[in-house]
Formats: sequence, C-alpha cells, structure tokens
Amino acid sequence: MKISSKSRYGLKACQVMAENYEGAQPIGLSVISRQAGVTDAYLEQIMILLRRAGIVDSVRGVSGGYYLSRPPEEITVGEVMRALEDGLEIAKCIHTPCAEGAHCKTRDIWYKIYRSINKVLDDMTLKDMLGQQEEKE
Amino acid sequence: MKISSKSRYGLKACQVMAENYEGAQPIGLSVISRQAGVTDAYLEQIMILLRRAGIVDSVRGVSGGYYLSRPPEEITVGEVMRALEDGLEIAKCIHTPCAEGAHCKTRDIWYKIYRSINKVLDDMTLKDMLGQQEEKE
DNA sequence: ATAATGTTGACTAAAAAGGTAGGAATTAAT
DNA sequence: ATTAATTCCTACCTTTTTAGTCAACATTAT
Repeated sequence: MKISSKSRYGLKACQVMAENYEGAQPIGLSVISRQAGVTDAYLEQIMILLRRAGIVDSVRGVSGGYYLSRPPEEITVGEVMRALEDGLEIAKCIHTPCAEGAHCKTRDIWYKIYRSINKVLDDMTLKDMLGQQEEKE
Repeated sequence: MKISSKSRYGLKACQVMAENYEGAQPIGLSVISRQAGVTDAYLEQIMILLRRAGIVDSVRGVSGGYYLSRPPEEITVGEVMRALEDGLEIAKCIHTPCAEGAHCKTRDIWYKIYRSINKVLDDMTLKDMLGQQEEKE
C-alpha cells in the first residue's frame, strides 16, 4: 500500500511539462529528470509508460523531448496514475473477483477504497494540481 | 499500491471473530485460519500484530484462542488496517514531508488520497462490514 | 504430567521495486 | 553525407519487501 517511485517521479514529470505547456516546444528528458530529481535512465522508463498511455508525445533526435499530448486541463491525475500504478488495481479481486465473489465482505472494503481513490484522482486535472493550495497537515 | 496479503487475511480473520463475537469464547487459530484460507503459521504472525494493536485478545493453553477485545461495533476497519498496513502511510512524505515540504504539489495529491482512504475505513466498523450490502460492479 | 494451544524470533524463498547499460533509431545542424 | 544529440527499446542487475516456514518456548485445562 505504497505509492511507487514511478508514480512519484512520473507525476512530478507531468507537473514540469504542465508548467511549461505554453512553451509548445518539447522539453528534453534531462531537463525534466533534473527537476524531478531522478536519473535520465530511470525517467526514460517512466516516460515510455506515459507515452504509451497517450499522455505525452515525444520528438526524437536533436532538440527532441517530451510534451503533454493535451492541455493540462484536459488530463486528469487519475489518468496519469493509472498509467503508472497498474490501473490503480489495489487488489486482484477488484477486476476479477475470487470464488467468493460478490458475497465477499472484505472485497467490498477494497472496492470502496478503490472507488474513493479513483474519485479523488479523476476529479483533479494537471491544471488543478498546479493551482491548488497546500493542504494542511 | 497493492493491499498486502497480511491485510487480506487479517481483515478476514477479524470478520470471522466478529461473526462469532456473541459466543464469547476464544476461537482457535486453526479454526480461523481454515475460514480465512491461510496457513496456521502465517496467520499466527498476523494475529500477533492484531494483538499488539489491542484489537484482539488471546488465551493460551488448551482450548485457548483469539477474540475481539471489544464489540464489533466499537472497532473500525481503519483501526485494523492501520495495524496491518504500516499505518496506512502510502508515502513517506505523509508524515515526514521532504525538503520541498508544504510547497510540493504531488505531496498534496498523496495526502488527499491518504485522507480519503482513512475516511472510508474509519467510517466503517466491523459490525458495519458484516451488515453491508454487496457493491455493484 | 501431558497434550493442546498461543508466543516469539530467526530464517528462507519468491516476487516486486528500483535502477542501470548498451545499442538502435531518428533528426537538426553542419 | 556526417555528426552529434536525443529518444526508443530490451535486457539485465541489485536491493527491498512480501510471503511464508520452522523450531523452541510458555501457558493452561484436564
């Protein structure tokens, strides 16, 4: 029940790209990795996931890089997280219930958690994320 | 971002104890392990966590076993899960923010998730869990 | 006494997470 | 055309966590 480093770095990378969305030119991997505090090699793996999920586009070759495929207000944090966190499936029985199936009291708990996480993340776009006030502790 | 098997088995074990709470006599480990679908040896480890968290009490010796330390309506699922899932701390920065601290946009996301999970789990007692209707989907 | 049962800590194996390396493909600039 | 910068892809490696086992010990009803 921990957020993976892929999600941490990946969402941070999205933040960087969202902040520079107006620039309209691709941002080099090394620029993003520096701001996200991660190595190029590792961030590469993460960007590939985001690209395959249709969240970012890329340009290869000299002065290539990455950019959000859509404006920050059209990409939800949930979309990003699903790409990085195995569909946000917190238990196998979320999508493929076990034999006990619909009668399982504990599965109902996992499902409640699942829906609540999805709601939080789908209700927030990358633009919202940039603009939000800090949470109190 | 997966629920651990400790939580799955542990909450199931609590369900068993809650269903038999009226009996008022301790339930043997092997009885619980059978119903929870887990080995005695492994469930033992889990019961120790629940006992140390004050959720269950135990009786040693012949005809010993485990039982909930309080009525099912006085124990929340959140309490159980915190004992089994490392305090439900989904990211290190939940309790000890990193250098970026309160200005961190991504931490705000993790914190939102954290609160939402806690709310779901703390709003539900073991008794509620037994009585709840199945979720759709 | 003794047999049934919980307690504890050490141990191991398997899986997942986290991260690295190297070369292929692509492209702007020269 | 060549070169240098850059992404793409696959395979691999290391560390940590998870999941599970085991054996010796402590307690208690009978």
